[in-house]
Amino acid sequence: MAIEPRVFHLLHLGYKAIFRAADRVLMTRYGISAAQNAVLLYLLKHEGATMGQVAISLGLKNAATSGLVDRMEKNDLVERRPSASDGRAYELYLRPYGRDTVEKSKSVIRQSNERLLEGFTEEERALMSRFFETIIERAEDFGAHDFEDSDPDDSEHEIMTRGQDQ
Amino acid sequence: MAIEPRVFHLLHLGYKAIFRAADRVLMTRYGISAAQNAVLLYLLKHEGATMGQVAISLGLKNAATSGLVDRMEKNDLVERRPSASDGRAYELYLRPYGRDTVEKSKSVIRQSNERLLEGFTEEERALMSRFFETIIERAEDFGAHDFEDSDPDDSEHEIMTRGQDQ
DNA sequence: CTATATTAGTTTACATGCGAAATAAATAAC
DNA sequence: GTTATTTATTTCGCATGTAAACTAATATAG
Repeated sequence: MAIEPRVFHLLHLGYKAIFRAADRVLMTRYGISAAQNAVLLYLLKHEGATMGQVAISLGLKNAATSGLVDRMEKNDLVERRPSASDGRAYELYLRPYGRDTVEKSKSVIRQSNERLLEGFTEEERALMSRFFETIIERAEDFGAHDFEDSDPDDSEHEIMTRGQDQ
Repeated sequence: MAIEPRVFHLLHLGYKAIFRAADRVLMTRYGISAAQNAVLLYLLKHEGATMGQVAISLGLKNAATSGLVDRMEKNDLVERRPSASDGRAYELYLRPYGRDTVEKSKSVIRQSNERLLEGFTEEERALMSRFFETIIERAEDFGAHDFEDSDPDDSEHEIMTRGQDQ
């Protein structure tokens, strides 16, 4: 039972644990989700960005961004304005309430991150960054290409998705 | 601009990239999602597990597992059987089609994992495991407790959720 | 300049996941 | 032995994400 399978199972559990916790904290304290907070944070630095730019920076499809921004507009967090230079595009701006909210959430986010990473050295954090960058890059060529269709010699390989021992 | 914020942003992007890719591959080749594949893999080793056990091992809430298993029953992948020992519980069993499917998917999953982790040493993989185990544990006590409500000295702290520069 | 292709965004249908509330069986209290 | 509590699961309403089909505006070809 090598270590690899475990890594992806743990990536899955870790991701879910963290973002679920972030959702809980942000929702109880500020009434926004982690996804919405991400949009607000991005706009704080890139106000006037288009839907597409937001989608790319958050790793979303345009379709997902549409709905997300719909809900945020409904809550008076942001607003769409038609782009002057491109008749198809919309630019996004923070509404006062959105700006207030994200300003307040920032310190909680920062403290959470510090706590989560406490005890890991700079080198270790850098390795994790490299790991994520690598798998992001490699995941992209996982179209439907090239896989040997079946290997006789397996048995101990759950992996990637989830489904491990308790 | 320290490294920490980046780590969580990359965790988010990395997670999404990988599981999105896994979904694509599994769906095109075997007609199942990554979540469904995870249930199948778990049952391969723990046939007869209850809904609750599956939920725990996959890091899901029971509610999520209910729907997931509903859809899998509809596709003849698994079946619920009332537990003999506990009138509230259901045990889950693979249907022949589910067993076939997961047997076939295993080799693709294994190859994908090998490719994604290629070039990382055993020590590095072990650090990753430790990293995930640590943040999973810490994320759990993120109820709504204790946060200093605002820190004057911030500015460069997006983090955790998403929302970074392009 | 028109015809075609590409690009930005939305809509629809659906899968996945959460939280909260409901149900029902098992356990604990007394 | 009845009452109270805990436990296993489902149902509901909602947020989020995907893929596919669509609209409208821009860009490219000829």
